[in-house]
Amino acid sequence: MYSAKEAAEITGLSTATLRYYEREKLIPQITRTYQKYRQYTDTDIEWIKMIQCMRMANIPIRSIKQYVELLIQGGKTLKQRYDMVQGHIKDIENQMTNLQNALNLTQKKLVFYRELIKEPSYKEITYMEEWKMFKHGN
Amino acid sequence: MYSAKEAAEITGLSTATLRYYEREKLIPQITRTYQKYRQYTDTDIEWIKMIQCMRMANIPIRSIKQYVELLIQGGKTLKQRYDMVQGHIKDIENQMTNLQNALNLTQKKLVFYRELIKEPSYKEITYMEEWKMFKHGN
DNA sequence: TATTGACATGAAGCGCGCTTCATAGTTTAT
DNA sequence: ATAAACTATGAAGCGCGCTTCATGTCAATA
Repeated sequence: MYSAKEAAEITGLSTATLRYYEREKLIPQITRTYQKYRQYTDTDIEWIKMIQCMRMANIPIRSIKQYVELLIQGGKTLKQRYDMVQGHIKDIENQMTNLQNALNLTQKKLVFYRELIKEPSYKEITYMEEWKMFKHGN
Repeated sequence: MYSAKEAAEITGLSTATLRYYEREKLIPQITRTYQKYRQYTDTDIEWIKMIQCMRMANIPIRSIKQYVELLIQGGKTLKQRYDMVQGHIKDIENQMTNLQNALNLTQKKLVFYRELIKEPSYKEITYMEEWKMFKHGN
């Protein structure tokens, strides 16, 4: 059993965020002490980590909420969850290819700059030419 | 030379976004016709594409702005731009490892669901166990 | 000539994901 | 017993990246 602060420390989220997630029903209702204080169980913590994993993948709160609803409904929603997760994977893959493309271009840029730094003629290049040069391969 | 609408079509951004980028100085001032209409040159379009590449990498507007400032100042800011670009690359790489981690777990989840669908016993599993199971490897 | 449609501008608005605030009750340490 | 630290809540606020709105000018068409 963990206090709000402890749960926050463990997960790396703020207590405010934890409350926010609970309000938004990303997390099941956390049980309370006799006087209203939250008591996070290990299962709660695991649950929160699952949410964090989804947020890492930039899955919007809304979608996580939908998924969690199905999850709580349980067994008969398995196929739907399966489909959702498949969608998430597709989305992550898209994000990754976008990032990969950006990374490739940016690395080219870096190489280009490195060359330029070596050459004392680098002062000649104008900002107009730069992008074209590293984009279309010097 | 392209009209606002054409530039929007080419880049896939809205005219509003193009104006926004111009206001925010991500793009140099676009030249105008005798009566205030924007005329995007090919260079402008390329420039916009560079911005798009940076946005793809989730580089915030602010940072792009900083970079563009240096770019316009030109040659003597080369080292600074080099450093910035290096920072961008690091950032992209971080994003990618995060996504990769999320992807791995999500794929495990998918496999787990697939198994579960095959087994008629899948109705037994509760939402509490699920995450643990696919996370710690059934 | 009247209308449609592209363009311009500044200001306001919006959805997202939190964070902060104001207020108040509880627990712990000194 | 008093102060410091932790907790709770609802509401408001915030930064980001656009988008929409209200208003008006200009251009080409029917």
